Amino acid sequence: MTEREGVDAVTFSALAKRIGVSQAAPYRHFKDREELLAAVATKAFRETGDELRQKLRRRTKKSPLALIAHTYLELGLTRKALYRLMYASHILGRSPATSELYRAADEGFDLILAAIDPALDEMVRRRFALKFWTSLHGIVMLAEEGILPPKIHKISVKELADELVRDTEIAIAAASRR
Amino acid sequence: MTEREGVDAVTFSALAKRIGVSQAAPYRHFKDREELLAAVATKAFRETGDELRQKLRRRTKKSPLALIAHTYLELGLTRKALYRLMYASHILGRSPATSELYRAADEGFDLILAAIDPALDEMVRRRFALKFWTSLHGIVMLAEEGILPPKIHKISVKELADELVRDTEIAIAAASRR
DNA sequence: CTCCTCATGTTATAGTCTATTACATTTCAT
DNA sequence: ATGAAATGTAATAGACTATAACATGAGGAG
Repeated sequence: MTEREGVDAVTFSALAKRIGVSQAAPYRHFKDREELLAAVATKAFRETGDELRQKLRRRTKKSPLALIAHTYLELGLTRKALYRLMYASHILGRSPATSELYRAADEGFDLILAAIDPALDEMVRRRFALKFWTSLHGIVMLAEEGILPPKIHKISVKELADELVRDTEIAIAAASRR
Repeated sequence: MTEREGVDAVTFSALAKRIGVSQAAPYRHFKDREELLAAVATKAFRETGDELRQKLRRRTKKSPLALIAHTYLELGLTRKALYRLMYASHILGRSPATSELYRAADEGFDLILAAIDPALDEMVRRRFALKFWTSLHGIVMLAEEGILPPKIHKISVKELADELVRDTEIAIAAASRR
């Protein structure tokens, strides 16, 4: 009956036990479960952002968009429940606690935006960033869920993500040339 | 303390109350909560598929891909929790109950596949379908979550979906011409 | 027709979790 | 040093999952 997994495993009881305090103690720090989840998600966004910024600074041969795509994909595949929680604001209502979350997510978006030719019109850039983000998210989600295993078959998720990166970069280059 | 919402509202208690039986009765029909959720999701996939097939048969001026995109978008925006559940197999382990779900989801994929020029190589078609599906899913998810409200701003979700449809159709046409 | 079995339903109950309340203790600024 | 704010504890109510023990009705086999 016990042994919850995924997001369900994030409970006040579990947290309290881990910290070594009573079950009610965490309520001093988080109003309710929603706030607890929001905090976890926010932290994850922040940490992913930090990781990404670090990677981006030490310029590898990978393009920024590729770096971003691979990082999110890695996160989504290795820490499924966490990734899902990050984008699961449906669980969370609009509360002051979640505005932090939105801000953290925003920073993730900004990283994508920064990877797009700044010479382009701002609206165009945002559109590119948004398209990239939603597509990447879609890929990660479906990859994680493993829906359609037989059909995907030879099309690996990584390949799909790389294709997204390439297509996006080509489109951006084309727009820049104009 | 009560008043759950979204997926959390799908409980044996609630179901039992609605049907007018005792709380334990539904356990005769569903092994556990996982199986109950899988059944709900499966039903949703089937019904969406039916709805879509019907719409597709009575050929409107909308293209098949546009029809599909709009239908999923509509579903995602009006029945958020349900849409999410459909793609939430992370909650669900691999059980015999979920194989039904995968089959139902597969049928959804097939509808997209059917909307792509059958003259093309099968692998190419699948890739187009997969890209379309993941992107659409990403759009719906992020739309639903309302993440990035200030940044999206003038870019409406519908517009984003329409752009996806257009881009996909152009790419397919280009591939067909070759 | 009778009897057995299966499907289905009921009550009762254990265990887990959320959330609140009343009460204690620690910390720290004035 | 002391009083308020922060933090922790035990106790408890209420909701939910899941199982067990028990009841009953319907239909098929003989």
